[in-house]
Amino acid sequence: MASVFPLAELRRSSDPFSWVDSIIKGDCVAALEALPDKSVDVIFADPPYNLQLGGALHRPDQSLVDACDDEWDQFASFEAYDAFTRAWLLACRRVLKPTGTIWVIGSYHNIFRVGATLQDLNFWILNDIVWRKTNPMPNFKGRRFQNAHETMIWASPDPKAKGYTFNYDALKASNDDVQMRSDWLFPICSGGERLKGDDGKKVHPTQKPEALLARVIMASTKPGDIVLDPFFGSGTTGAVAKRLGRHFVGIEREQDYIDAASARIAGVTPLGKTELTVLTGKKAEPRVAFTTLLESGLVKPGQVLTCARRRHSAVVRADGTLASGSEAGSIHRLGAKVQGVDACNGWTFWHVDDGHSLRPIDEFRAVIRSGLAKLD
Amino acid sequence: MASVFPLAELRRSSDPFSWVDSIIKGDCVAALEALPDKSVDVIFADPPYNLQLGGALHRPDQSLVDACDDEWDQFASFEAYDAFTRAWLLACRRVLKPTGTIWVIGSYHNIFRVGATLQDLNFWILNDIVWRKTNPMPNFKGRRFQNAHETMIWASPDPKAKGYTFNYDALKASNDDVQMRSDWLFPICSGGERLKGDDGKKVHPTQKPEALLARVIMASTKPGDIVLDPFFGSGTTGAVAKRLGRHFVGIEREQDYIDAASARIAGVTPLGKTELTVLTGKKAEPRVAFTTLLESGLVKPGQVLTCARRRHSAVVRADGTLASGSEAGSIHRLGAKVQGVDACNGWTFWHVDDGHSLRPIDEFRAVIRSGLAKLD
DNA sequence: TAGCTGTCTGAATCCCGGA
DNA sequence: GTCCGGGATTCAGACAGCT
Repeated sequence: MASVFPLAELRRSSDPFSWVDSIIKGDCVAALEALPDKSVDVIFADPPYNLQLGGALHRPDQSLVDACDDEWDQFASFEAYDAFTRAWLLACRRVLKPTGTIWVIGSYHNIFRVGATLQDLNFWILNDIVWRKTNPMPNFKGRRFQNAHETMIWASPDPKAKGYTFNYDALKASNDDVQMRSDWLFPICSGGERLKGDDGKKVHPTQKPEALLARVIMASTKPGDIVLDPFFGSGTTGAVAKRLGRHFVGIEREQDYIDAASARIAGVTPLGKTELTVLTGKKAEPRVAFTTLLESGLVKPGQVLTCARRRHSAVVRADGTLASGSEAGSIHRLGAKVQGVDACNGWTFWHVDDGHSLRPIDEFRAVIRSGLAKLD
Repeated sequence: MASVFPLAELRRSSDPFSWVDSIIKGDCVAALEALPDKSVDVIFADPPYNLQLGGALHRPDQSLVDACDDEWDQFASFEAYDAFTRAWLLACRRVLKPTGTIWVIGSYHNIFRVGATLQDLNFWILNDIVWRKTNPMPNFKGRRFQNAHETMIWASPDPKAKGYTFNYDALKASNDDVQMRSDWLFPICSGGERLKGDDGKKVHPTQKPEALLARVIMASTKPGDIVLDPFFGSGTTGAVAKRLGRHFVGIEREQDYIDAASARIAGVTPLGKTELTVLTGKKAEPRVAFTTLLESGLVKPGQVLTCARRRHSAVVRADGTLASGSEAGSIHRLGAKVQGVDACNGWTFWHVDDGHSLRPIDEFRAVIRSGLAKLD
């Protein structure tokens, strides 16, 4: 069983990371406040969207539209929901690493309020993702369109945050080599995946499909990262995180959900290291300086490089720069200059003529890298 | 030409419906305030999105993306945007019939604020509709998911409003006899439909496709209804309304847009009664990604795939890529690599051994398409 | 003519490490 | 924190021009 931490016990713990891979029993905001600053990599939140919240309802502090003054209860509910949303999002922001990101899922009942609150709190929306359901519940009365999707918001904790994890290359490779879009298609959680009690009834009313969480986690975390779910419910986030070699921490108030989630996670076997390796692109490969090509003799001073169409040419100089007419500079700068553009990847722009064909100097870089690879 | 009303002239008019089938030139809120109470059946609004773009964005080929950086899309703050949204929505509420409905389109930049404001003003959300674009602009830097959709909110002016128009049966009949879902697939507006000036440049930066408006109007209006568009722009709403036998009224500030819209609408011939019944059906077979096979459980991480002759093999990784020795990549790339060729169709190259025979993974794709997966 | 190739473009909040 | 510079990064569709 995944370990369960009563909140009071967690507060007494001397180990600042005792909560990793466990379920904290308690109120969402109180539990978040017991965790260290900047300690989790990704948050996945599936907050309640029932507007009839348990707590006291507050009168709106600003007077609202005159046309709607008879709808007092309705407005009071929105106010209370907004206050709740603000509170848990603020608590999430503190425990999230600056390089982390947060996902929130909801429907049209609540997602607009969540999105606006995220923006008000200076989170920076990266995408809104549409989960298209293959098998949504029909609209029985024929008075609306079939509500066939839910919406997730993916955001970083600051507009300037740049270092968040996004496994772009792996997602693209797994998607027929085209980049992953913002609309995802998955079945709802049913069948064997759906947790059921001894009475045969579903344990949790809104259990999310593991496939959805798997894509979220594969997209925005690395193996070993910590994924927090402040509304843990039946523990889908924890089960998928464990299976995918990530750490998790869940917060949940209801003992029944905790019991079900704990048993569920205990039954999950993590995948092995090979299966969990994430495909990375060129950005992750080691830098190779152009001078290394000269030092290794793959390219020689005085040699002429051209672009793929032989429209532009340049001479290699001994210091690792190129010269063309009166211009000179790095392979990138000179490539940009001769084309009259701002930027250029010199590795793919410049070619050598081997007698038969033009070959990009990027191939030499690959040779260097494979040599480096053999060294370790 | 569709008639154009300077706002001052409209105010002097003795005919309370002189503005029907015309474009009112002026500020959105001021113009709305010059219209009678409860006089329009449906409102379609495409307000500024408040994009908050940073610097220039270049495509990988160094060409510059023509960003929407118009003055009308700039707001000083979220508070300013909210105040603007509140003002025009309140003005819309007054002119809308109690049996009418309002549509608002937006992206993640603004739609959450619009949705929350609609709820604050006691509008009642009926659906959020996702417009999935067949041909969205890519994410050029590989730092996010491709932003491939926009969101529309469909709402009635009061939670208790019941008499709004929803042509459920017509939509269902036009949709292969299944009820219309909340996710719609349409191409962006381009080609001959896109209005261009004498200079060949697009007249309006954000012209919407007529097919989108056609579905909106066919779903939520009856022939002869009045459709109001408070941000008329290039007049798509007016053109489609006229073609579909509905009345329109547009509000627009910029003379250039008014001129283009007016000429455009003048060229539209309304359809006859019989033609007004039919519209669009489904789109082509969806692409199935390899990651879908993993997500559905048809293929599992760690599973071994081989080519038809078992000469090559590879291991499935959790991120939806394959690995073979030190090589890894998409099913297509790795298939090409192990064979030492440029390209390979991974779907037909890679096979699984089911104990009796080797079966191409393409068969699983067919299973996904038929909807048989995930039924357990 | 049909097909092929190259070019252009679309509501976009679009890099990152080291000095 | 800023500045600098290496060098990584795109999908679908319309259209023009050519064979």
